[in-house]
Amino acid sequence: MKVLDIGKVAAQSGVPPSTLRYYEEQGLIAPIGRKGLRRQYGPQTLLRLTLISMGKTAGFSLPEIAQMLGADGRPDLPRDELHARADDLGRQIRRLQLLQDTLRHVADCPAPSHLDCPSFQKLMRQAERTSARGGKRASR
Amino acid sequence: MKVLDIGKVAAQSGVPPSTLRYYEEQGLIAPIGRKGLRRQYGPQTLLRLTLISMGKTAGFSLPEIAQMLGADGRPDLPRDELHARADDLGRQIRRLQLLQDTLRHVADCPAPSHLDCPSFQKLMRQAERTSARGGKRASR
DNA sequence: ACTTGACCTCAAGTTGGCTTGAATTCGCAG
DNA sequence: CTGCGAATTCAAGCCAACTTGAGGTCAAGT
Repeated sequence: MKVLDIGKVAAQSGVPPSTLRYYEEQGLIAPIGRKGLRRQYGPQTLLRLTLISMGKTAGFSLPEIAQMLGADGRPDLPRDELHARADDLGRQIRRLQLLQDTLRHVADCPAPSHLDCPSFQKLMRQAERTSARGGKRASR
Repeated sequence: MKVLDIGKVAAQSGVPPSTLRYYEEQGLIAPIGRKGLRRQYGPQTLLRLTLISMGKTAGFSLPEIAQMLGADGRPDLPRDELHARADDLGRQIRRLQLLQDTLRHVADCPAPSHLDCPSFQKLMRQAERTSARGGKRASR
């Protein structure tokens, strides 16, 4: 069985040992065991760290990520909840694309004020109807 | 000239007055003037707040957003820097799409362990080569 | 002319996500 | 078996992004 000590995991994932210990405290990862006091990790941990990193990019909190991943490796959330989060993600992606377009626009558009530029205005009209992700989803 | 007081801006943008004052302190927004002590905002402020919100969604810090928006309303960054940020955004969007696919996959896939599922594995292989956004861009 | 309620300032507090430091403890190469 | 470097725990510290609270000001409606 292939095992990694914390230093190896840190090296391969780019996540410092202090953070790995912190993640453990928060229930995001767990070593497969210990040798003496030293944590021994399985290779799945690297995968989990990739997922955690993606979750952070998406702006999820560590507790949210924890339940999406589940203690075991399987999510701790009902299917429809997962789909709801995927839908949120879709909205967020659209916002980012809009921002990307806007950034490129202002980089290139020669108009003296963007407020006058029709294509800028169009971007902003679209943006106005993408509300930010409001943290709270329907409770039930 | 159409002016809004802080309460109006808060109501229309969803951003609380305390945060608007904080943003002002950070140089992100500015009132067009004051009536007595009270801040008076122009309608462009709402637009700026939309952009700030999008920037936050993208994970930019407030200082970063401040320079992208500029004091005046025009960015405080050279064109290539803006394009570089847009490129980063593109990478981030790909990560989010991958996460979205993964979320939907785990919601739907009946495989006992995703580690065995070929399509899950494929997602993870892709994920592994999208490194997280590392804050630091090439300095020059 | 009052009262009311929305605004003001400034300092201090809060939360999330880590990092740092001091004081040990261990596994393993020599 | 000794010594070194990598790990360990635990408490405290740090930064960003806000929020809260106390105490004060002011414009406007009745």
